[in-house]
Amino acid sequence: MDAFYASVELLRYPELQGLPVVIGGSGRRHQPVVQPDGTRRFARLADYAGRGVITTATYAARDYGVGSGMGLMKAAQRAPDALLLPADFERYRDYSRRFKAAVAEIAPVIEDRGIDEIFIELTDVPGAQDSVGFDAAGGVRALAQEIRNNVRRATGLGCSMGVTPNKLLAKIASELDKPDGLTVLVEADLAARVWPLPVRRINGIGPKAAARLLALGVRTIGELAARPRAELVAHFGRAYGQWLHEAALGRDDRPLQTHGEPVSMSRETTFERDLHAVRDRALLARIFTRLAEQVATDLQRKGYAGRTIGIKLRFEDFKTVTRELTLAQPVSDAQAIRHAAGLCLKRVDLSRRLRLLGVRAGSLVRL
DNA sequence: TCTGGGGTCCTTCCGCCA
DNA sequence: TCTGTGGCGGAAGGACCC
Repeated sequence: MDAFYASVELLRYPELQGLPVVIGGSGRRHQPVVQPDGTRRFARLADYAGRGVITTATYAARDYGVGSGMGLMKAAQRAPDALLLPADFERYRDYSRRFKAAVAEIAPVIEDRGIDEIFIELTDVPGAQDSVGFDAAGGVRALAQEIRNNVRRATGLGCSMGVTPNKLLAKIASELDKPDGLTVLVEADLAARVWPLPVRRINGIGPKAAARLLALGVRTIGELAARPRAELVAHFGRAYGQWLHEAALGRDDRPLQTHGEPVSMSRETTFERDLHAVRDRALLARIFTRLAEQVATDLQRKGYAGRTIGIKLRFEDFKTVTRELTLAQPVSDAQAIRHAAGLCLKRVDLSRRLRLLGVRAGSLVRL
C-alpha cells in the first residue's frame, strides 16, 4: 500500500491532498481541531517537541527530504510547514483488513507481511496463465490490475504491485513504479531491470551488509551477481554468502507462508526525558508495571502464554541491553510477568540513565 | 532537540549432558 | 579418570523489516 498511514489520513482529511503531511508521534496533542468556521486546523511540524519519529510521509513531504524513521525534530528543520498528524493504528488496522479482504476475493492465497504489505500467489488463479495476443503475461497483468481495482473500490487507496516468479523479485518489482504502479518482470528482465539497482533494494540487505559490500566495491545487484560465490562466502559466512549470491541472481524458492503463529509479544516505551533508576524510581516502577500489564492483556486477548519473559533497556547513549528468563511454566498474568521481568532487571547495571524500557513474552504457547 | 514500536530470524557463547 | 565431541536449551546481541 502506498504511503499507507498517510493515505488513510488523507481519506478523512481530503483538504490535505497534495500537501506535505507526516504521520508520527501518537499523543493526543497534535490532533486536528475543528475551528468555529468549520475548517480544521492541523499541527505543523514546527510545533512539535519530543522524541517521536516519522512513520509515514506523503510523497509531497518526501520532496522536502523527510521520510520514515527520521526524528520529528530533525524533520521539522527541513520542513517546518509540513503538517503533522498523530498515528491512529486502530484505523490503519481496519483499512488493512479491508484491503486484504479485497485481494482475497480474487486471489485467496496470501502471505501477511504486516499492516500494509502482502505476497499474493497468482499461479493458480484463473486467467493468470493466459496470453493476451502476443503478450504471454497479458493474463496475469489483467489479473493484477483487477486486484488493484478491487483494493481501490474497497478502500479508496492505491497500491503498487510487482508480478514476478518469486517473492524476492516481487518485492523489488513492487517498488519500481511507486506509487500506484504495476510492474511485471520475467527471468529475462533481470539484467536490464534489477541488476542496475543498488544492493540495498534486496529485502535482507540492510545498512550494515550494504556498507560491507560497498567496502568490497559492490554497489549494485549486478556487481553482486558478478562476484564469485566463494568470495561472498569467504566474506559473509556460508549461509549469508550463499544467500547473497542467489539473491543477486534473482533466485528464491521460498513458498508463501499463509499462516504463522506469533513468536513473541512485547511492549516498550521511550520516555519523554531520560530517567534515572534511583531518582525516578517510583515513575519507572509504574511504567514497568504498566508494560507488564499491557503484555499480559495482549497475551490473554489473543489466547497465549509465554514461557520466556524478557526486558529491554535503552540507555541515554542509545546502547541497548536485553535480559530474559525462561520459566518452568508459561505465564500470561500481569503479576507473574512483572515478577519475572523484575528478576531480569536485577541483572542490569542501572548507573546510566534510561531512555527506553520494554517487556517481552517469548516461547509462546497457545492456551 | 538526534534516533518509535512491534516484530522475526540468525549467530555466538555457555553450561549441561551423553 | 581424563579428554574430546557434539547436541541442545537458554541467554544475549544484532541485523533487518514493516
